[in-house]
Amino acid sequence: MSEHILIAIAWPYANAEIHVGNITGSHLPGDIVARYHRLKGNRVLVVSGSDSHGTPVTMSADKLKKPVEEVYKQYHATFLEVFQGYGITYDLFTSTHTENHFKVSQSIFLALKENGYLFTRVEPQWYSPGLGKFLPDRYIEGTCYICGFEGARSDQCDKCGNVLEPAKLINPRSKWAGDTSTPELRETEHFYIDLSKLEPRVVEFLKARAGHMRETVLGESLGKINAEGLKPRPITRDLDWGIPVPVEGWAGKCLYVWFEAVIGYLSAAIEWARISGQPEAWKQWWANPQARQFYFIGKDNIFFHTSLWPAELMGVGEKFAEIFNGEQGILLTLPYDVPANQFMNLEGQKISGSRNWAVWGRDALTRYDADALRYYLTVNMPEAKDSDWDWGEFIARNNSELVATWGNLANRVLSFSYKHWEGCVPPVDLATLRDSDRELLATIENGFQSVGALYDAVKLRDALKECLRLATEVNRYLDANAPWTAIKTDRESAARTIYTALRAIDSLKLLFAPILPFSSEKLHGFFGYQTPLFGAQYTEEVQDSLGAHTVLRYRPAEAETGVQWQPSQLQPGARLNPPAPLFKKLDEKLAEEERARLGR
RNA sequence: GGCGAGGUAGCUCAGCGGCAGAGCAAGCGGCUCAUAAUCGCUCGGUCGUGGGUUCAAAUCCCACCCUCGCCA
Repeated sequence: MSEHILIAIAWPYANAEIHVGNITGSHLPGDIVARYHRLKGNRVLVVSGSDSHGTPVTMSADKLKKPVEEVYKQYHATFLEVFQGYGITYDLFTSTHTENHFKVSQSIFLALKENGYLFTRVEPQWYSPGLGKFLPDRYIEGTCYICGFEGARSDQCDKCGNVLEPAKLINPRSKWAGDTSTPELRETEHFYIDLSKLEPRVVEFLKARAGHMRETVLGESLGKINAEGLKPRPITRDLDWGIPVPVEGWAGKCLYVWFEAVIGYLSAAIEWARISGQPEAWKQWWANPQARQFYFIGKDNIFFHTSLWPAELMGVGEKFAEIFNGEQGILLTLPYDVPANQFMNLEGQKISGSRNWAVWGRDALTRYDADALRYYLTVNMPEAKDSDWDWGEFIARNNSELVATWGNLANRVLSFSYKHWEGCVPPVDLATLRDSDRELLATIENGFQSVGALYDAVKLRDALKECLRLATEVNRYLDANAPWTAIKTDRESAARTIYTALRAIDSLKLLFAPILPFSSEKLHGFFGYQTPLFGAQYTEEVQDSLGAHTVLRYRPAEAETGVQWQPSQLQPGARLNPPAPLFKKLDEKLAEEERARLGR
């Protein structure tokens, strides 16, 4: 029975390039789980896109003195390059600035409104006379009227911790680039979503998933709701770049980016279905209670995905589809798991793009292979707590684990077989395999259950460690059977050993494949298979009333329609292709070179 | 400040009531098919600090310190 699996990955703000922290935080784990499920023969849909709205993007554009549209497209293009280079196989990586996303978001808004979950409220907001527009609170700074701290936020002082009344803030200043005017408070009206009405259902939703969600995720959501409750939250802002509020008389106001960006998971699925020529297909992941949805995000985003997004989905009920395309009886599927990661630091310090304290995705690819990077980013993935990218460790682990344990295993056995059996798998009679041969194969083949369960539970570090442990088992088996000695006196014995090891490696290739797709594909080729394990990525231009946008897509391999996640049935005597090392050993001196690039 | 997560071997981390574990690094030995790769053995820890509960605490409770995130 094949399952429907939605892999939803955080939408990066299109105002900076993607660095290794972003990759290990969400894109890579999402891709690994996606590839695992594709190998299992499940129906997988991987979606995300550039968050082209939002204040950070507008701010960058102001700084660069360029139109927002140009800035978001420029970074969007770099994202597509990174994802192709690292093999992050999005079925659709689009953008929030599309006609479709506008329509879906506005439909969600209207559905919540009709269902009675929205209300309006007039409130004072900071306004910049110089810029002629309202500013988000985070761009206002002033002196705390309680403790005198000069870097206080408008609503709270980070020094003394007191909640502040914005009107009393001393000497308010705008942090917006180039704005020297003094901000003032002005009244403005906004829509709020009344989350308190949805709180019982959100709590119930989280409790139902407590068995498989991470502690960090549950603590951050269920724990907080229990302690503080869900409060109403504004969902519109005074902005000129974004999705217009679809209500008469609300010109000049847009949907708040946190409310709108998460809707992308739904709108991207709808866009994917449409441009794939099967416009109803999105419902297999979105109107199907059996579908499992995984959301790959960073810890800063947990609340939005475990509480707000489910609340939006519950709140719209069947009304969304009625408004969106007039369909009745469509209930949207709720998230299954939100395997949020912690953060990755760099050489002991926080990653900071502006200080160039970062390992940039595109740049790293010019010097290292994607699988070497994927290996280190998985073995060091911040699943339970923050982790640290250390260049010395990257090289050490590449050399002593990836190259030595796994790459060398494949190379030593393939080379030995190729050399002694004229480029073929030894032609053994399977009935003559010894107990020790069968035991090894049973150990490795058990990995399809044990490693598979770890991928399914999104315990990717553990999955990789288990793969490596199994590779070590094959190395030990070789050591015990020493085919290089046997070949001189007992060719049949050496043939059985090499056949067994080859077959084990052929299985291991699949166990490693979700994490190391490029080298597994290469190894697959060395074994002489004709059809690839995975499909291909490509880009495409999509036109709509907002203009053109380039999307990244994935064309699955033919083999992905079947179940590839099963033990090797390697044929004795099968023809091999000439083997070559799978990975490169790295010079230890590179660590210093790389460190010298940081912070410049 | 409130809330959440983390603080365990030189490094990276697992364990979360029952004799402190793994990988890497370091030291010793075996092997020579393989990218000087591999296999075995050894060394290595006041489990952040201070109290408490228990026959038994890294694990449960309380307080404190440090790091990170959120403040919806």
